[in-house]
Amino acid sequence: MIEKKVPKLEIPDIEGTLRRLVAQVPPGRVTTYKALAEALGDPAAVRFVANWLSSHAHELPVHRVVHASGAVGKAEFAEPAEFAERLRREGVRVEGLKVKPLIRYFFADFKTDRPLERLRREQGEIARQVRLEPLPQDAKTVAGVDAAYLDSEAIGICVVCDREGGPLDYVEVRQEVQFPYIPTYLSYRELPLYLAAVQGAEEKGLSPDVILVDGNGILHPRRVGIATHLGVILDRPTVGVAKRLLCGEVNTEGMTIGEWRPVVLEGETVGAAMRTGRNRTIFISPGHRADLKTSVELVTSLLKEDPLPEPLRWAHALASESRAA
DNA sequence: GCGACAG
DNA sequence: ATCTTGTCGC
Repeated sequence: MIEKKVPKLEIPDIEGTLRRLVAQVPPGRVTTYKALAEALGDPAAVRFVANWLSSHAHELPVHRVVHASGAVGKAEFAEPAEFAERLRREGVRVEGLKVKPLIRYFFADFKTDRPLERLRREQGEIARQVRLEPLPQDAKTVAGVDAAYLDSEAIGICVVCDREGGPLDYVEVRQEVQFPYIPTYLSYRELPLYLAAVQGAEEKGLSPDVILVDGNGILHPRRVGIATHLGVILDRPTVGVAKRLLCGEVNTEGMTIGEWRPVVLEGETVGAAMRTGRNRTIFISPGHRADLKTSVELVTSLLKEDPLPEPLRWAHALASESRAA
């Protein structure tokens, strides 16, 4: 029997892992937000760690997590003074709301499989498969995909538009959120939604020739933003359009509306910053089976009044509308 | 003073 | 992304 090749995406349980990591810190010892992020596999996750712990102080010994400076932390319903008191009761010396000396109580000997490390390796494999080439010039349809969130539920939208940006039809999917937002790992949060939504469009007989993604393509530290990841998995032309700069350098001083300038990362041009409104700049980058020149041309051709190209404007509007309903 | 990291 | 008062600009 022939099996249909289905895109594999194994999403690790980051919150569960973090919960188990915090539980490993013994009474009388402390760790840091950064050490926990490293135990997850990437210090870049430190903001997620701090935010998540802040809202889970009631069920975990979050008082044992302090700043790298030794300063005690805080949480949604706990002031630093309360955490300091809890630490003292466990025998930790705290002075002026700082653990002193931190090194005497510091714990980082975590048992962990560093899930983000595995994801980085996976991203490397995807990045190796990227093909940068001109977009098909005979594209008839261009889709836009975007997401919105409602508590623990995520909404994914795929709108298929004609070459002028007029919407033809769209598909909406809903899923439980499986992965938090961590910079450079956006794919693991939103790709499941987009895969389902695009597949839904496919099943309705709407097969987009190019997909615009709210996020980056190769404009990414490892050249594998969500547009690239989606494109490689589906082997379909994709272009990333972000509203803020993730990484790289570009001088946007004095740009006129419609003008674009290269975004350079480690000496390589990975995208374009384009001014699309009085005070709006978007960041365009090839996802897969696209190059910068034709990506900029395509986005330009789909720009109307909005700072975003029409398929993405529609996708965003539909996701917001569904969320509000 | 650095870094300032998509959604 | 979401929450969210007053504030800034057209």
